[in-house]
Amino acid sequence: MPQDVYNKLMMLAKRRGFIYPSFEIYGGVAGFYDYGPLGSQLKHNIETIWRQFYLLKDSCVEIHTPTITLYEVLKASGHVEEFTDLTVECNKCKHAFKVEDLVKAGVSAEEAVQNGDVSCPDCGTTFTEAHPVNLMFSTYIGIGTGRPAFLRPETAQGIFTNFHLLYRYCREKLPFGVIQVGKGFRNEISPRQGTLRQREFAMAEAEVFFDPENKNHRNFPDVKDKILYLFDNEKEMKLSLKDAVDQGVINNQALAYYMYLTQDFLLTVGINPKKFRFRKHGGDELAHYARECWDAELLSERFGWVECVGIADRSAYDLTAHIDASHVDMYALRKFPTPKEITVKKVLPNMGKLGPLFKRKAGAIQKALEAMTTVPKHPLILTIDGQKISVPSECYEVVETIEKQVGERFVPHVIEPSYGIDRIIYFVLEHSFEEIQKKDEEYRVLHLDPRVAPLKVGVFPLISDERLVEQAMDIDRLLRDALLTTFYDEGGTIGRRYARMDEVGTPLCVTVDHQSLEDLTVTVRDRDSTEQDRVPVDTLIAYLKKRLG
RNA sequence: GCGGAUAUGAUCUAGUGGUUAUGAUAGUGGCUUCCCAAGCCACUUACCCGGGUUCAAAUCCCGGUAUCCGCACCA
Repeated sequence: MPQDVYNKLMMLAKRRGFIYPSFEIYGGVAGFYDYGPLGSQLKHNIETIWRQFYLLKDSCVEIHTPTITLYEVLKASGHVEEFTDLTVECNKCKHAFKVEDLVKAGVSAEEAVQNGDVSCPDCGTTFTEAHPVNLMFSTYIGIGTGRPAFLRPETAQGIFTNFHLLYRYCREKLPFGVIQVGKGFRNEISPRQGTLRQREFAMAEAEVFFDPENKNHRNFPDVKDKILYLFDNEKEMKLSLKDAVDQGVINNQALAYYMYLTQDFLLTVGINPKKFRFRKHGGDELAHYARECWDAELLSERFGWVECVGIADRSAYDLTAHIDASHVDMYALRKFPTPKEITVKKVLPNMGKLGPLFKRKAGAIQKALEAMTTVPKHPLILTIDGQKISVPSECYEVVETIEKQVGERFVPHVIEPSYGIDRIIYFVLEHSFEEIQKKDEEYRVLHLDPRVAPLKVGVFPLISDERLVEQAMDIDRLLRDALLTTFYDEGGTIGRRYARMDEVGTPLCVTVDHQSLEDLTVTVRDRDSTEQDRVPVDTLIAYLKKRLG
């Protein structure tokens, strides 16, 4: 089989300590990968830049919530329902199927099984028992009568369940954004595509809360003329943010702004602009919670266009769901320019009369009366528990009060940029990978941006002469004290050591040679051009930091 | 999950029932004192797992696992 970029890259990644298949000594498990020493640093650098974008360029705040998530949270959010498939298992041949796949379109899966209409396509045995299978990892908190829980399929719910606290933290002003960087878990039926579909994966999400009547963004004017790379499933187009919003291609400023932030981020960490686009979701592929969604897609030589970031308008879906389920006040307040005074008529129940008259039903009647928004007619007939009850007028009185309203309550809308970090890491590697022929040999270079490169500077003595070694080690120490991640290497020929650094994407190499002993200068070699500068040691740190950006 | 293919050191690979399991690359130590994977010497590392057939299995058969290619799934 000819080796494609994916194969070559994954071999390099394993050999050089970026990515390893997990549990390999026990045969490995699909959908799990370890990050080695260099992969961990690369991931760390990418996440650090991501935080700079969301905490500094934008003004989000960061939180951390548990990966183990209570059943009730995901029940309320719709994940328990939407994530479940009814499945059957054949007792005879042990094959498992989704019932949906075995019945005709439009037929209820549950009914079909109950009626004995579903049989095994492999051996013909009729299925009598179906059980729901959820694509989330489930567990219990505590033992015995522990509370059911799942490993979270997204970090977002941890933000939604804290909304009321965060709203207060942000001084009860919209919009505000909250980020979380962490792990998510999905028990994929059959993960393929290597590291692109993992069962445990790193994600970085932002939930930005807006007043639904104003989805403008404060930074929008600064970037309105920047160009977005868009694809509407038919043609690719380049539009400025302003034009995209004005023409209705993108629904609102907030979506457009976070799309630009995403584009800027991806290009900063080293994604090839020619292998990047935004694609709008069609109505049939929208998630259960989403209203409009744009994916940032990256082009892989093997896998084609792959979704790496989703930017969704989740509207009020999640907060509404949690308000309904938990009854916690997660409303925001839209203040009026000046408070309004409204005369309202209220029905005040007279419990002294109601109690003796209706006994047990008095409580329900009290609630019904208090909930009334119009002045009751005589005689007042209420329907309590399906029973019509006539309430005499002495049981309540109608009072007129003046209520002061400072604003109106509403459920905020949320714009969610959600990043698959592992996918981005893969693409940063694939897009920076280059293989060239050098003297009949394949020579591999990772053109990583200096900001994401796990190692910044290689430090070598030209030869293993004691005096050169000593000076090289001193320089290595000097650079580390200046917070530069270095790699000291004195093994093998100088060419081999340069090659090793090129293969892991180290942007610069410092070499100590005989001249260095005389005039305290070193050579600095550039990864991409292989050109060398001779630099005095006393200005080396400033020189390197400038070159590294 | 279905169908097909594949599985030998870190990587690529030879090996068609009996080998001390082939070679190369990489790695490590040394020599060389050298600016782009040079050379020389030495060394480390492998038959995916479990059953079966056979006097004898890396090799044949069955099952599992993983990977790859289609299909399905991918909130």
